[in-house]
Amino acid sequence: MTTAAANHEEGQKAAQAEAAILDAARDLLAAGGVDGLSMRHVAEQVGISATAIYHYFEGKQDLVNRVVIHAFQRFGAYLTTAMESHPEGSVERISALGEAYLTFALENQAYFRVLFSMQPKDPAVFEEVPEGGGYHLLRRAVADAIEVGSIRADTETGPAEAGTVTHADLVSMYLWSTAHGLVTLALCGASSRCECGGLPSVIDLYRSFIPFIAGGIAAQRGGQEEPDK
Amino acid sequence: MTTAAANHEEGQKAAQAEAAILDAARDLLAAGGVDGLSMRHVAEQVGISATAIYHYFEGKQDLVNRVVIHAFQRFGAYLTTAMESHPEGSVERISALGEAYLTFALENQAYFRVLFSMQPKDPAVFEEVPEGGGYHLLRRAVADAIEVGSIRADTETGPAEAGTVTHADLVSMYLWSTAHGLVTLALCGASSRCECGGLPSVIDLYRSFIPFIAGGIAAQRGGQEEPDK
DNA sequence: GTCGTTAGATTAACAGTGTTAAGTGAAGTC
DNA sequence: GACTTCACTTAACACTGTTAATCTAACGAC
Repeated sequence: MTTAAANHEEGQKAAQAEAAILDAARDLLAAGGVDGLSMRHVAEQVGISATAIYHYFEGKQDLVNRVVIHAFQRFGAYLTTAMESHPEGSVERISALGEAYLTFALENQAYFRVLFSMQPKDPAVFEEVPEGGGYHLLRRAVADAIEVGSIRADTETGPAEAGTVTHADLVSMYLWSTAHGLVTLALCGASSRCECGGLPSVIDLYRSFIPFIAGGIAAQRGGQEEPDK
Repeated sequence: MTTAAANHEEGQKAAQAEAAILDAARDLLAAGGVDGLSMRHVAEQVGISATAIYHYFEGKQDLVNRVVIHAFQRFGAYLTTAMESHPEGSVERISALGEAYLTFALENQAYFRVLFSMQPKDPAVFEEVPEGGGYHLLRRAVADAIEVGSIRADTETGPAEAGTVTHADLVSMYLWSTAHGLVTLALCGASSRCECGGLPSVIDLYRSFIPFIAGGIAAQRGGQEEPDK
């Protein structure tokens, strides 16, 4: 066996071990969140000792980060496919993106909790996600819609302008906030505070928001748009 | 000393001990979140042994719950005072409520993280908060604004209607989602994904959202209000 | 063939966690 | 004085992440 081949095989074996650890970590994390992921459980599942993991990962945080990065990629792919079936620049494309956001969050709750945990143990993870796990897609869809004319263009952007934030960025952040807020409230159980007889599903709620997002909630358009205290 | 007086004094002493534990727990929780709160640290701060806490609380979860309930009360009071300086039914009242929501979250980050953690160890806590730590205020403000005519009334409510959700509930949930989403994205560090040159402050962003919330983002009102796929 | 090196894994141990069980001392009651 | 109750302590258990030291097998070099 040549050295190169040996190295390659070894590298493959190492990669396999790493992948096995990541798989086990992913399962445990999806099942019980970051607290349910313990080094010893991961090791047990893989069939090695707990400390062996430290040969491949720097520690638990590193292991979690790697899982999170992978989850962000899956998340991005999920959003992309949901979006692609609608024409560029269309409002449908954006609302499909929103619904996919909610669906992924609800179907992969433990994942989503870790992705957007408010306890970012290591905020640097966000930098490592290639192509931005979602925002770039939204941003582009919004920019297209503005260009096509489905979304109205700038009407004297407000206070945030100071930091050279574009109108498309503002609209994107706004839409992101709405979808994200809805689903995080649902996931933390706060929605139950609104004792609306039969709790509507999150998706139904989101669809009910669309008219507000499109047309606003003010009595007449252009009315009290600037109630800046 | 009479029995009643002794009982009373003892009850007071017990209440003082409980309060001391709660105070220490609150400080630790505010400083380092739920992970930073350890029974031994609380005990050390109070000057007792860790297991003594179990004489007053069922366990760590119970201790956290009690702190959370108290935090919700503070939160509700904070929102109320911020709101009261604006006339009933006014849009200003609602936007002041939103800004107060953000301000509290940003100034009491560890608190807020625990209040609206997506890992609700004990979702029953939400039931124990008297008067609904925020939603009721919003709901009433929205209902007033609709009645006065600052917010437009129902225009054929959408899919969520199935569960007899009122228009005021829908609008409230919508507004709550937007503010909550904005602040949770900021707290988890996701806002940095939007590489908008100089990141605007959360409050500035929120103020920039007001025109969207009031007038919508669609090119023309009533246009594509129902893009239901 | 033996030396040294390296990768990959192991066991033992440490400091920390929440929690339980058993015991202690003081106070009050009968 | 005996009994009970309260507030609390110490000891211990089963976990946790992590470090240090050790072992084994494979490899290249001399």
